[in-house]
Amino acid sequence: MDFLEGLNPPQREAVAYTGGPLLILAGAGSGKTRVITHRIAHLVHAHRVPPSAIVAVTFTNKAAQEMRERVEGLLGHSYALSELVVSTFHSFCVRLLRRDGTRLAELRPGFTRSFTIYDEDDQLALVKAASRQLGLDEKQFMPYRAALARISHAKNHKLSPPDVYKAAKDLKASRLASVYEEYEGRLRQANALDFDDLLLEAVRLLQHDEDLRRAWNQRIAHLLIDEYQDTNRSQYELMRLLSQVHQNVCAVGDEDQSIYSWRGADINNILDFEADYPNARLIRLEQNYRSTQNILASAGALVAHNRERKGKLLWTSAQGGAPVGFCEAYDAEQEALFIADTIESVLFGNPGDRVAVLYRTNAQSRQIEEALRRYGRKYQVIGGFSFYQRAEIKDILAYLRVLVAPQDSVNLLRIINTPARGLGKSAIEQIERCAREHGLNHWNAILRLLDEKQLPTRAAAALEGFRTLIEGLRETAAVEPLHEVVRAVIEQTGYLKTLEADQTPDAEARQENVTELGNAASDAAARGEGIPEFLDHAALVSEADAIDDQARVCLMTAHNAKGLEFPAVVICGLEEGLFPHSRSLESRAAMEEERRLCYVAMTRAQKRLVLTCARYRRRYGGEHAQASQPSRFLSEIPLEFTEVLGRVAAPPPQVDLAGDQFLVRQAARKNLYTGKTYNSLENIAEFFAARGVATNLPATGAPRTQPPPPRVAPSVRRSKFSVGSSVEHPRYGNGTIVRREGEGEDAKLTVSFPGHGLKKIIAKYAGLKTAE
DNA sequence: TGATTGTTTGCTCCA
DNA sequence: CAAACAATCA
Repeated sequence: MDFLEGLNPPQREAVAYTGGPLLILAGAGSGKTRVITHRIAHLVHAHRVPPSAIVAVTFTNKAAQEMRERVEGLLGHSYALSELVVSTFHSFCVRLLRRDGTRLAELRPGFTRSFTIYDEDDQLALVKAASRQLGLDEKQFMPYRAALARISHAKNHKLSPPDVYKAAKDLKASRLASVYEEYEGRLRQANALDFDDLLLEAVRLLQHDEDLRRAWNQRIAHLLIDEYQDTNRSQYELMRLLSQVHQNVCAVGDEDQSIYSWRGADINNILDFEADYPNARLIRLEQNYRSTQNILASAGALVAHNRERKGKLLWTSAQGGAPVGFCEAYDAEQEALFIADTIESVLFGNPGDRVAVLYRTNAQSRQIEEALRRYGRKYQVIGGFSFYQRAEIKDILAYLRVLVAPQDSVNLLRIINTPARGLGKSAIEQIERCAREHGLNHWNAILRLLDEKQLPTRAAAALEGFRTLIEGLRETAAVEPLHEVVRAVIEQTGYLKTLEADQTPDAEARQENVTELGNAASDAAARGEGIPEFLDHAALVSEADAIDDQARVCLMTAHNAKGLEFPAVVICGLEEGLFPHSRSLESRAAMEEERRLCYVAMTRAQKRLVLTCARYRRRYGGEHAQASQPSRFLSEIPLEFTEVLGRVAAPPPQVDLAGDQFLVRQAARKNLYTGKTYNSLENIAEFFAARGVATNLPATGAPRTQPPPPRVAPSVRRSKFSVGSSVEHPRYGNGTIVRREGEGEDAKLTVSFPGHGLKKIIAKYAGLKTAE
């Protein structure tokens, strides 16, 4: 086996180099994953490095799993690859803290290895509670979200609450310091770590526990870090702490794809790598194997407008390709219809291809989903409301957390009256007060209140019932497997009963979600997981982990598209204030990051790239749409690489689709659609005809010259050349009509001929016949 | 208490 | 537009 074969010269050098620190500047589509996997395989096979001595860090769990599989595919089963560590930074840190974190208690009083992980919702609840305790509400203080962002920022810059207090210039900042202090105190009392802590405390543990540090440094002969441009301060320190002995760090990244500075990522980590490791070797991968020349040149021209970069020139041996398409639609709805249309054309021509629709904000997905539903086109939405963020899922998980860790106050307060059991505001206030006065966590405060018997009888009975419930479940949890515990929680708490009794429209969907969680628990139990593992998994899954490789159409944010590739990509909402986002207009650094994000999005495309924007867009679903300007990024792409697919000046006819939109929304919420589906093109025609709109919506978004169709539905005219029917062409053979403009013999038809692509045809001139 | 209704406010991006 | 909050009534 030779893992250097089939690589280009710089790739080969990157795989083979073993002379110390190595920085691989890997442009988009330059075979980065291939290099990393081959490098691991080469180290194991040619250099006899034991798999247990290699640690590779990636950005998502899915990427980690794929990388492991590819290495296994290269090496087969003759090596102990299960000892190879491939994971995300966060997973790595959680495992470190759970296994070897005991001594962190010396730095963080009350810490135990069975700590809880708080996600953003939990953090927000904590900020809220802390603010309220200090008598600060959102209006006189600042929005809780903003406060949380500033606390997180302080933490990541290693500023303690007193530091923040000292640096405070105004009342707001000093108030923030006290909220921060209270927030940290509550975290410790609950033995909880937030996402920042997972990394920060792993760093502190390694700094503090010399034996542990030494053990890891002896073990790790090679450390590989993917997406290095998006590492933050803590991740950088982890890298340094873990590579002290062997110094074999291989960092792979691309400064043009740094898009997570708002999460603390420091682009200087990659820009300064050579300063950090003076003996570092630098290898550039500049040959792109993914995209056509037009796509690559467009993206390259765009990102060339940035100043903060090392600068590189990607090239490809592929020539030309389709020009980058562009469409300016009238409004977001027309934009969505154009996108749906584009997707149909792509998939008619190449049914096996996959298409991604990328947008800047999750809120943009809704209208695109509606358009795709109208076309009966199945799609997968990545991100937005994830499964594990849903209230009912978080409720059940909160029960599990409390069973494992009674001191977890945020989750305890979440479930104490969910479902309602007579413990209202006043009862909870009493518990809060008792906890604060006696320095107890909330669970112990409950026990104390029950002992003292000073509660009103009704509250006392309710609270007693809650205690019995939790203690009973805790006994179940001690002996039963995971899925049985989940089942017990759902039933004994009355959660399922409450949902069944609920008459609101989404109660059914929530029931299904709860059932689904039960299934997930069964799967996890089958893998041998207990409650703690299940909870960690739930806390650490990422949106990108859910991507289905089989899905033909994927909708996601540009951020989520990082590391992926698709034959065809549509980037939408390219308007000033949306992409680039309004919050980035002020600062040059932020604007450059927006541009990098757009660059990332564009370079996902292999063969076809289409960019769209809307002339008018409404915000907050308000009555009036606001005019918007095309994104500056569009003007930064040279015209020679592009073609205009459509431009719209006039408003389209109004269609009342409220009823269907409701169904679609419900479907979107559940991510599945159980109502009537419009799967065939025939049905689409009926669907629109019934509403008085022609099926031939201007795919190009061209201005409508005919008067708008009447509101009252005309009887459906069955022309022999209707959309969806099969036709026979003298030269191209059999095809399917995708679109029809006009009536009868004069109709202008767009027909998809397998092997020949889409053709625009006038029936009577082309000698078109109906097939069959 | 808790369910129902009314009102307000916010939409980055994510592990 | 829709979640989250406040206010009101049963």
